[in-house]
Amino acid sequence: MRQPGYSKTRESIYAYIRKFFKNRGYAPTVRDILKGCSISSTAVVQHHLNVLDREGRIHRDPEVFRSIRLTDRKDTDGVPLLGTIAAGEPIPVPTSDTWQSQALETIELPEELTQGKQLYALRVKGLSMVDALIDDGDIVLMEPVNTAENGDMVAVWLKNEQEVTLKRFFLEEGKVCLRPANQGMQPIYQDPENVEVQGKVTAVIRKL
Amino acid sequence: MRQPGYSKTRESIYAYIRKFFKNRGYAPTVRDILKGCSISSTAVVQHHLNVLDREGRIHRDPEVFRSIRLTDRKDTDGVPLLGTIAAGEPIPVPTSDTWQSQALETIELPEELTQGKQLYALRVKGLSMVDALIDDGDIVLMEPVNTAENGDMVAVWLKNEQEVTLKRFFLEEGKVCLRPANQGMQPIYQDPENVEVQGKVTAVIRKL
DNA sequence: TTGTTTTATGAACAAGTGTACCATAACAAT
DNA sequence: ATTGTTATGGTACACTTGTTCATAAAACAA
Repeated sequence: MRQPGYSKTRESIYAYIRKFFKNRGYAPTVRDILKGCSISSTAVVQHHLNVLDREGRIHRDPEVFRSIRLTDRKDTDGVPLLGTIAAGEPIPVPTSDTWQSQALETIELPEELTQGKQLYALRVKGLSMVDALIDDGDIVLMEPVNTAENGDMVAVWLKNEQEVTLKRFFLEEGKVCLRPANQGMQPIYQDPENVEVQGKVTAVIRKL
Repeated sequence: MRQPGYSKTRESIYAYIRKFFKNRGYAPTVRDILKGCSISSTAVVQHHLNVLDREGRIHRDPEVFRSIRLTDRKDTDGVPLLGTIAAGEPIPVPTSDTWQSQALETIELPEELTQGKQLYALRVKGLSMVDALIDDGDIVLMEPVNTAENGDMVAVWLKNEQEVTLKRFFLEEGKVCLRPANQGMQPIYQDPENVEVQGKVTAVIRKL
């Protein structure tokens, strides 16, 4: 009853590696696995590790001790919380390369949310953005861009009104149309001269 | 100009360890650090690693190769996405111990959001919860509880109306008061008999 | 049966690696 | 100046560890 590509010993080795990572935080050695799986020869472990590597379930650097990595292990990025965003105030836009040092705190987020981009986070102050379905205390993830494409949710600074707002951005016949996320509400039409895109909202996080 | 507790060499070692982890996915050895930081003796590295360990910035297992771990490295929990939540349908409440297997997909979230609890996630379908500032497509993180405390944002099943809704829960003089998160909207008063708490919302995530 | 592939065994080598020991230097406090 | 603490250098030991090799058993297909 031998299935192609399946081996009980191999699965126990894989399980042991996962367990070892969870318990100790780093990779086991060939001999750790040998003891942990009651195998009598390092060559057996070696062989199965080669197969697991070929299958893509683990990665290994040749001749490097404890270099096993699990391929499905997702990493997190640290996103700096740079300040608050409120109706009457311009948002803190990161300028230099020294973001991290200005951070009030750092939020660890999975790459699934950051997509590897260099983002920053702002805490929303006040209820001025309920139109965008954003509550007081919410955290918005911002991508630092100066331009926007149609449909993007952006933070814009309205020069004349001297205020910042979160809206969906559309360019229509030379006019900028800012639509609230709440579709029951009316869009605002603005002259492009009055609109300064400060950043693009990539995610909203609300902790309760 | 020597500050207590500060050493340029030590900081360069710490930075190198971070870099090494980012590039290779596992810890450097004493001699990796030696070369990477242009230090001429392993004893120097050893000494600074001891200090970093004592300071709590790294952890090490004695006599184990490549056992350095960064202490600020936060882990993630896999939260199963169990289905959708919509106005007219009861939400899928996990019953048995076999959540994970029923998951459509798994979302990796930092412990900061899950707080180590066994949560599940639902994707919001439709615009029926804009009152709670929740948009179509949002993901809500649910804690499986049958009771609620005043102020909790809960998913409740209204038996007579045959619908589920997300509201803030308050018990007032024998009546259940369900308040929309959007404070401009009117609360709903219900007989406790008609209200079935299905779960507590612990977070909302919106990807754009 | 025969042949092929996978898995297992035992041993050994060479290099990697944490640690200990001793000596020296830099700096602060007394 | 003296003393104590911390940082640095150089070296060597003993153990860990990935790898290889020859051999054999087991599983599977023809």
